[in-house]
Amino acid sequence: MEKYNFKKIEAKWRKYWEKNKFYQAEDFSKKPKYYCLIEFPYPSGEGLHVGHTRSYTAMDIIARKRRMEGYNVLHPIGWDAFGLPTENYAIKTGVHPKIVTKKNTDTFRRQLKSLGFSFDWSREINTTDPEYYKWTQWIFLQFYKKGLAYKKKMPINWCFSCKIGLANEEVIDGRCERCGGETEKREKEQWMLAITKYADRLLKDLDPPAGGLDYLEKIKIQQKNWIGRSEGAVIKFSISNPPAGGQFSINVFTTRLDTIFGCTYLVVAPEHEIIKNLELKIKNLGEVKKYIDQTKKKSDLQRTELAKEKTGVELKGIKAINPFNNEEVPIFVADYVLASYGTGAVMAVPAHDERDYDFAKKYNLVIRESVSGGNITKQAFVNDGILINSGQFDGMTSEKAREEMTKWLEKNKFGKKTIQYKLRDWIFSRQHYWGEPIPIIHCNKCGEVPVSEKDLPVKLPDVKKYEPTDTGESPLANIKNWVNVKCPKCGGQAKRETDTMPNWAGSSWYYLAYPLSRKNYKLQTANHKLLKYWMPIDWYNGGMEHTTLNLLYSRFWNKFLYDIGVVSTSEPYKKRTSHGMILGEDGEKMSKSKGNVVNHDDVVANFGADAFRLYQMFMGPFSQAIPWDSRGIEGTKRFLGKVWDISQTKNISDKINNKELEKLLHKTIKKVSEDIEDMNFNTAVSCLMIFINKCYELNDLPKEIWEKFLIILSPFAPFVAEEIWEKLGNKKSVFMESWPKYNPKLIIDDVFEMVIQINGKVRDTVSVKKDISQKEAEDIALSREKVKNWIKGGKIKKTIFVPNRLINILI
RNA sequence: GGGCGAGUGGCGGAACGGUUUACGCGUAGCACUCAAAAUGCUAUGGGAGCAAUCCCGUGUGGGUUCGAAUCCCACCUCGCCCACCA
Repeated sequence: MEKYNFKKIEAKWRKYWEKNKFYQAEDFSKKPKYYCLIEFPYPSGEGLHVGHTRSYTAMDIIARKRRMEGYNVLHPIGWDAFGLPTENYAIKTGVHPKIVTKKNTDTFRRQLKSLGFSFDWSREINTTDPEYYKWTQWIFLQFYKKGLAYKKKMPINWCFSCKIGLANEEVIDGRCERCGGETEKREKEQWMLAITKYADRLLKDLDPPAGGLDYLEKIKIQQKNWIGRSEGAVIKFSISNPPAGGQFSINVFTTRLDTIFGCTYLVVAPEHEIIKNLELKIKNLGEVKKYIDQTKKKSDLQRTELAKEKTGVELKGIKAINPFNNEEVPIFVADYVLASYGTGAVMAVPAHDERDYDFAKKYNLVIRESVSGGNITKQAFVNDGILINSGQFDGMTSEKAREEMTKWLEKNKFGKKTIQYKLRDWIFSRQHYWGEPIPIIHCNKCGEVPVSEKDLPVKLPDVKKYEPTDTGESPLANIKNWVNVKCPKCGGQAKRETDTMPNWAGSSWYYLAYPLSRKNYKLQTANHKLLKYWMPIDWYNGGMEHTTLNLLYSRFWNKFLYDIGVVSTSEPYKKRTSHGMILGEDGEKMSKSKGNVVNHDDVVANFGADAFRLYQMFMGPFSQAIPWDSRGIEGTKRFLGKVWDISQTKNISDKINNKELEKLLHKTIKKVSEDIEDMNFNTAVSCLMIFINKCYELNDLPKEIWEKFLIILSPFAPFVAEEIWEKLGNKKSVFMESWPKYNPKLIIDDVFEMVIQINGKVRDTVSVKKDISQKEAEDIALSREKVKNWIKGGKIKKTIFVPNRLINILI
């Protein structure tokens, strides 16, 4: 008997699939298309992470099943290769990022191939390929043309030790992601993308009636919270004693207009323009300026730590008028009010807002109740209630009052109904080398000039040094012969933009690049029909951590490209699911420093790709985080060994019949088919195991049953399934077979284990015919010795009968 | 502070109103072997008992129900994401 030699088997089929271009998707095939997508990896120096491969295995199983169901499946792969770690490595070693990327992608490719994923390698993409980022830049220019890419002074996170500006996502707990040093907010001109212009559609299209996407509910919820829509009103508070000849006011945004009679002061953010505009009127300007300076100096870390303790200073000498009651209220500046949300100013209602309550207590300010229902001597009452102390609005419910007060506001032109979003525009500039250059030229005469589309791509220049400059500009700023160019408009001296794009740029449209990858990615009309054929993506799986990053960004880009007529669907993804993280064996997040990283090559060498794939599916619920267990994989290897032994030692023939096994097969087909669709891979594997345990007991197996089993096993363990399939004498690959259907008639049992309960406790079980009546069940139950013993002395009050399940006798 | 999710054997987990612990790991005993590994067979929640059998068990405390791991209420613990969003 030949032993299960996974090394030999896996090498053989790997070669076979590659040589026969097995998994290439056909453009415009007559079969129905199915586009399934995984998040393409960032090719880091550490090699493939098991976190990647668990979700890749899952999608690979789905892709393989779909092919067998008759679909023309696009299951592509590529590299999201721009990014900081590669640049940092280049800074350290002096090796060009291009070379590092090449080396890393080679490793990743080899590792992915070793695991037998059915990717269409003919469509491999790489975001750092100039032919690719040409189109990333082209999309940027379209944003620019429509006014959705613009420059703005923005506070960025400045890392003192790296001398570099960091994006928000590069700052963890106020510290620099790469060196762990403290960061501070600094103002810098940044390129922005106006994602907020799409906030409303990004929100509405999630659900009917406007849209309706098949995303996991928690993903929708997270996107909704991130977009953070809130309805309210903007109210204009005039300054009561403006400088002669001027008229000044402060606009505040509130969702609780009903509490406005409880407003006892205003608070503005330190950056608010009113401070500059009324400098001459502010009597304690020195104190105010000092406070503002202190706030600026606060690092992100300090701000986070001090979040609870509120500070502020009154702007003495100016007051504002509440339009509802013409009352004069003092104005404070405080950094708990954010410049970037709403109008950068709030009306403070200490009686009905916790933050205002804290602040008012600390500075001894008036707390006036205007909504009844709480006890404001103890704490702020933040719920809705009945209005009091509110003039003509007294007695109304909060809800009614908001309506009426908004009407009053609009009629008297003191403000209007407004919708606010938490979502901010996307800071699109990075001061790094290893990213797509932003295709803009700055000319002294003409100002900002976009690079002409025919001059794309703006290629990254080859350099020796990648360190950031002392000024915080991108390393590109040091490369004189690249920076200095002629202005495309006037021909005069001009400079290139030296900021590059964030690594989210290339991944915001990569799903469009796969269909086009054989045509140089050309996004224009000539290729429209390719996108029309393949889009939208039918199933996209990825990590929860990308819900508000890649997932939201790419929905935004797709919508924009839809608006300008490049793509044919306004949403890129029909369905989105997510996977749980794989933790280290110690239950901690896997990281090199903790030394708990699982090495793919070792696992494949010791257990084989099939066992590895199977274990990743079997280890636990797909959507949940789960620690790696190096012993667990022994079990799936043992299982494959059993499958192999059965194929080698049992008498498998089409002359054999086995009704019982046939029934089990059909149950298994049903369960595996359904579990794959629901991503319950762990239970799918367990029922494959149950089937094999049964086969192992037998000496003779019907060939047809065994073959069907191999087909449903094949997406999980493609190598061993192919090998056994071939050994059975089949000439064509197992993946050319169609997915088996179960026969509903065959899975019905004709007997069942009836549970007999007495007073709700299980006292006996008995195997009986299916579909017996209550009367029959009672008779059977009462004839049992055990039951008789329990009933002895008691009287039967009632029996509860659940057909085909149990009978409960109450005495 | 807010949002999402999870607490079941020694461990990963099944079950998601109806026999708690499917499947796998681990452990113990047995078989094969000179021996080991591999493999196979048997057992394996806790307690009492020679046994049949009984009692107790799904984070804690209540509730609904003939019946609750599952539904409802309150609480505790853990994980992830967001966080002064007016």
